[in-house]
This record gives sequence, structure tokens and C-alpha cells, in this order.
Amino acid sequence: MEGTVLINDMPLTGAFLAGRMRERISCEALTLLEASVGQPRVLVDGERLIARGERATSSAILLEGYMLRVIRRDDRRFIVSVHVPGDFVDLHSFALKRLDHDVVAAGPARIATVSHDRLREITETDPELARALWFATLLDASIHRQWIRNLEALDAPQRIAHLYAELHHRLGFVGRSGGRTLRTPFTQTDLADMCGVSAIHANRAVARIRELGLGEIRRGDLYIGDWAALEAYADFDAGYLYGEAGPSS
Amino acid sequence: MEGTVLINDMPLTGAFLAGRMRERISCEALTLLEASVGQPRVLVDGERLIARGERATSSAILLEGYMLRVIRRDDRRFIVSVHVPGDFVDLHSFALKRLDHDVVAAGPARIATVSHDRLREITETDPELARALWFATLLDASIHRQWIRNLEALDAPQRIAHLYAELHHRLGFVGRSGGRTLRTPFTQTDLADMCGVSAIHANRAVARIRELGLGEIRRGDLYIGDWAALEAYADFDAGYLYGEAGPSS
DNA sequence: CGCATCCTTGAGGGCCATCAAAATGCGTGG
DNA sequence: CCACGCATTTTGATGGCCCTCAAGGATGCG
Repeated sequence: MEGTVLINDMPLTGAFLAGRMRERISCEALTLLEASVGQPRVLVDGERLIARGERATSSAILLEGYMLRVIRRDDRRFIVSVHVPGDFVDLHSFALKRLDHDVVAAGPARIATVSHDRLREITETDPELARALWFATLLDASIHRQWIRNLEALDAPQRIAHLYAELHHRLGFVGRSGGRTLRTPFTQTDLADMCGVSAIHANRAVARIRELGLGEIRRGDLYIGDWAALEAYADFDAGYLYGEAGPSS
Repeated sequence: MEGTVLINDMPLTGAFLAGRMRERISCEALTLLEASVGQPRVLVDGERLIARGERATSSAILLEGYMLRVIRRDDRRFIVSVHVPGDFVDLHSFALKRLDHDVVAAGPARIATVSHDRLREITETDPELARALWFATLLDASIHRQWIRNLEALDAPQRIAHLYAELHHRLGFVGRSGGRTLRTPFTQTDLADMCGVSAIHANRAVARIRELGLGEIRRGDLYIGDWAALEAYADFDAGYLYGEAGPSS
């Protein structure tokens, strides 16, 4: 897989847009980006990278683990987006300056940051890289649109199935799709807040997926035999992820 | 209102980001953008500006009317986004090249287009304008996130109330909020497809808003006395629209 | 081994889907 | 001005998904 080679070459940004438009970005641009990223650091489970309304001065790329975009309101939590390694988790804050939501780690997460000053330089000197960064944020928007559709069209078990199908593809892009097991640190409460249902109902939804023989979700980890069956059940269509190849498994 | 002056100066792009970050964009950049836009043209109700998967070569700014982003699947229609005058309706297609959804007119709409070649020139020569265009697409993403939250947190009448509250603010940014009446060409079926409910239930939701004395929706037009009451009912908080001032009324 | 967190199960009720059908505009043409 | 056709809006009835309240079981950690 070509993505893997690039990942080995560039330990920090090697997964950025892998499997998507990365292959069309020049080597110079990619090298420039890699050189712009600071030392990695680790966030613990639940640690907040940036809070709603806070003025951001740097953006982070996720190297390892999962991160969530969270809207809080009246003690309720709405998870509007999930991020996997290779994602520029808060690149939105570069153009927006302040965010409308929090960004937090789900499980331990390793990140590396780029200052906004540096990003400004990059985008002004390298239009190709600027468009790639823009593209990355629009991928997030496309995923948001799909979630809107999912909430309108799917019931709870289908939403959870769709979530895992999507993660499988996105992890596949960056060479991390693990065959018959998809490991996540998500509790059923996390799944509930992603899918817009109660934790109790998320539990029943997980049970339903098991009953249907589509897979087994235990402590966030999905054990599955037939990805195609899960995707069909979830009415999943990978087009909105803008990948150039299918998932690796 | 300062936006109005700029709108008079620039008939095509004068409303672009008005009330948001427009005031921080240099006059040169705004003039460049205005000069880059082609002749306006009118779309009829339901006319499709760009189809899912189609390779786009230009992007359009909405001058008059409403446009929708639509995901189609199995004869069902999901409206994932609504656009008002001043919005760059398919700027996403510049960075994405092909879109994951359709963009269609709701009622008659007047638009003006910019070729992607021209946009490429602009973004490469004017980093300030490039960031403004990027910002505009991230506003769409922020609105998507709010819709996700709305679908998860609000019932049908609240979703409809939230939709109109949002439109009121967004129209206010561009100097088009009309006081006690908000005119739209939306049928109850349109409202249903925006809110993820059946047309029948959208009808009952509209009736509920009337019963509660919050407003009267007739043929898409909202007649209202107390915007604050409607916003409170819809749990509306304008922060996600990134405005610099409140709505005009 | 005690405690906290997470997962599981049951019962009653509300929001919303679907099927079916009627009433209300609204533009067109007689 | 009226008749007609059509889209849109309205209303009723039945059922399913998911909510909340309540309580019991499993799992992991110090």
C-alpha cells in the first residue's frame, strides 16, 4: 500500500489525507508540512484540546487514538464528529479563530501541533498545500452532511453500524483497518451521544446488531465477519469520504 | 448598517460574509472578488445547479432567493443545508472538485458564477481572500454541526422554529431580515425534508407552533411577533453563525 | 475486596411513521 | 366569473422506535 510508505517516511504527517488526495500532493509540499509540525504530545482520556469560544493559536494533527468534536448544552453532550489518525482535528480553528465546539480525546491520543503563524506562512507560500488543507476541512463538512442524513434516515442500530463502517473505511485510508476487529475506546454512552439516542437505547441497539449476526460490539471494540453485510445493513456508501481506493480489508 | 453600503457598492458580491468577517477584508480584495464574478442568471424553482458526482468547473454566489443542498437516496430526499443571498453556494466544489450532494434552487433564485480557474488565481495571489473563502465554507460546516445537534436534541416543532430563527439571523447579516414576516418558498414537504420528519408530521409541527402562539407559518412564510420567544423555544444560540452583530430587527 | 463505572433488563408513555381520506388554496382555461 | 385539476395542507387512527424511571448484574481497578 502506497500510504504505508509515506507514513514511514513522515512519522508526523504521513497519514494526512492518505488514501484521499495525498497522492496528488507534491513531495515538496508534504515535506514542508512535515517540517512544520512540532513535537508530539499525549492527551489522556477525556482531555480537552480546545474549548468552545477559546481563541486558538495552533492546530493539531492526530497521530494515534481517537478524538471527538463535542457540543455541550444543559449538561447534555452531543458528539458531532469523530476523528482518526491522520486527521487535522482542529484545522477549522485556523480559519475560524474560535470554535463553536470543544475538541476532546476519546481514550489516550497522541497529537502534534502546528502554530497558526506557521500555517499562515505555509498557505501563503504554497497554494497547493493550502488547497489540501482546505480540502481536509471540507471532508469534515461532507462527513457532517452524511451524519445529518443518517440521523434522518436510520434507526439506532443502523446508525451504530454506519459509524463503524465509516471508521473502518477511514482507518483503511491510513493503513490501520484491522481486519476482523475494529478497536475503539468508546463506551455505550459515547455511542449514544454520537447517535443521538439514550445510553439505554444504545445498549439495545448494540444487542440488536449482535442478534442480527452482523457483529459483536464489546467495550467499543467491534468483532465482525462480513463488512459488506454490515455496510448493506447501514445503507453505507463510501462516496462521501472522497477516497481513491476502497478500504484495505 | 455598514453591510448595506457595501451591498450598494458591489451588486454581485456585496453580501458575501456581510455581518461576519466581511468588515475585516480589505477593500482591494473585495473589489477583486466582485470583478471576478460573471453575469447573473436566474434558476427556476427546483432547478439543479450542480449534481452529485459531477465535475464542477465553476462556483456560484447566491444573489436572490434560496437554494438547498440535497442528498438523494432511494426516492427519499434529505435537505442537509439551506442557503440565503450572499452565500457562496457551491464553493465546496472548488476544493472537492466533485460534490457528494446536489445543489438546487428553492423557488426562483438569482446567481452569479466564478470559474474555478479564476478562483485558483485569486487564492494564489490574494491569501487574505483565500482565507475568507475558506472561512465561508467552514461556516457551512459549523451550521451542519448545529443541525446535527438539532436533530439529536429537538422535536419537530422546535426544529422548524430553529430553522426560521437561523434564517432570520442569516438574512439579518445581509440586510434582508424583514421584521415581522420571514418569506420563504418552502412547502411543508420541504420543511419535513429539512427536519427529518414526514410531511404529515411537519404539518402538525407547524400547527403546534401556531397553538403555542409563537408564530404562524403559511405557505413557507412565517408571521411572528416575538423573535426572542421563538428562539427560546428552539433553544437557539447564534454563536455558531459567527456573526459580529445581532440580527437587525 | 470494595467501589466505581459500565452494561443489561423491564415497564409505561410520548413522538413520530404510515395508511387513508378530506379540505383548501391556486392557476388555467372555458 | 366559474369550473376544473392539481399541489398542498389538514385530520384521524394504528403502530413502532425510543424516551424516562427503576433496578439488577458485570467488569475492572486500587
